[in-house]
Amino acid sequence: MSLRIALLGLLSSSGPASGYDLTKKFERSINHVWQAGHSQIYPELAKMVIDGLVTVGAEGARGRKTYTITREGTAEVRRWLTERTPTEATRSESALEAFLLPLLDGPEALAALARMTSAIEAKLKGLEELQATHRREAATGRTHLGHYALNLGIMQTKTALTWAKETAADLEARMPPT
Amino acid sequence: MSLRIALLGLLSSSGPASGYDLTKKFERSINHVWQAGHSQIYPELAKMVIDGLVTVGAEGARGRKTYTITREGTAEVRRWLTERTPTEATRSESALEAFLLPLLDGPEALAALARMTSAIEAKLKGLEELQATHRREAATGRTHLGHYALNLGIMQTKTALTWAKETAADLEARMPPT
DNA sequence: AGATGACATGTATGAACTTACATGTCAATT
DNA sequence: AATTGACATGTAAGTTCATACATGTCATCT
Repeated sequence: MSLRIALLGLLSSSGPASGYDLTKKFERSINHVWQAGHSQIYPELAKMVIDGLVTVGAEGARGRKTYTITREGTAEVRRWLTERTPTEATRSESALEAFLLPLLDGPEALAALARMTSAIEAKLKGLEELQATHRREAATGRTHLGHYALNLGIMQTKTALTWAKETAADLEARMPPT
Repeated sequence: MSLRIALLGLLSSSGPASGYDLTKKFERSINHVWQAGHSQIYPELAKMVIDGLVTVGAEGARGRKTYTITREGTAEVRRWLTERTPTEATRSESALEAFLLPLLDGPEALAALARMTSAIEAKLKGLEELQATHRREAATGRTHLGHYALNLGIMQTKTALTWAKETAADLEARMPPT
């Protein structure tokens, strides 16, 4: 369901596109929030045609197929956004790692935290680059989906960094003095 | 893989338990970070027996089966925690909603944000109650997994709340004055 | 004695997801 | 002329996950 909504959102905001285009757009925009590869996207588009949410144009060069959102499709995203009861369920491998951290003893836990910190920093860097791109494109007049989600992502990632720092300090405080 | 690690973590920190016990423990502890119901847990335990990560004792009353972690199993969680390259991939429906928010016009977006805010507040309340329980149990001497993950969860949830507030303010500022 | 509800374990079905396999076009470089 | 790499679409196999179905035990309350 979510994949379908994400695709409709992209088609709605940036107009007709091929499965290939959408796969790329996914990577460059929604990716930090939802992941999907072409092997998931192509079949989903086919189903969406059957369900009348998008239409597919004639094959272009290299077998390219262009999908256009229908009125039905537009209604579907709007319905999802306005009528769905939001759920706050999260599933995060790094949070699981945080959960299990007490299984390790002090030095090991610190090492694990250090590795987590690197990963978080890498993510933050990626998000900030994405944001820079967004701003550049916003200056040229194009509207953008994902502006708010980027803010959220950056805020969340910074929070994770703060947590890692505080947790490391806590672990050090509990370790026997050398 | 993650489910398996989570189960091993629980077995490692609180000793032998049945599938039923583990299902309950999941609900009350790991749940805010990783979700699994009994229909996923029972088959996974069976596979873990085959793989030598846990052993199963004789059936007790009401067909109860008690699982105990093996040396292999302990090694497996530790390996996961210390050797895995942490990935920061997240998949969140509410972040997707944030992503698509610009598809709605001002008033609708504000309404959607209000609904999101309620959901976030509910989650925060749940986490804080969990934390209170944890503290009570910590006072009675039992050690706990998940202390750090709870901190992280609470911090993340508060950040989400801040984001919602800021985003609402931003939307209001962009709306034509009434 | 019967009902209720917590205890306890499973299976089945279908959707969603990941990873790998498979095929072919077109443009630019070597 | 051959190779490389981006463009472009698909399928297959296996795993994970959610929801529902299915069964039976034991203690307590009425």
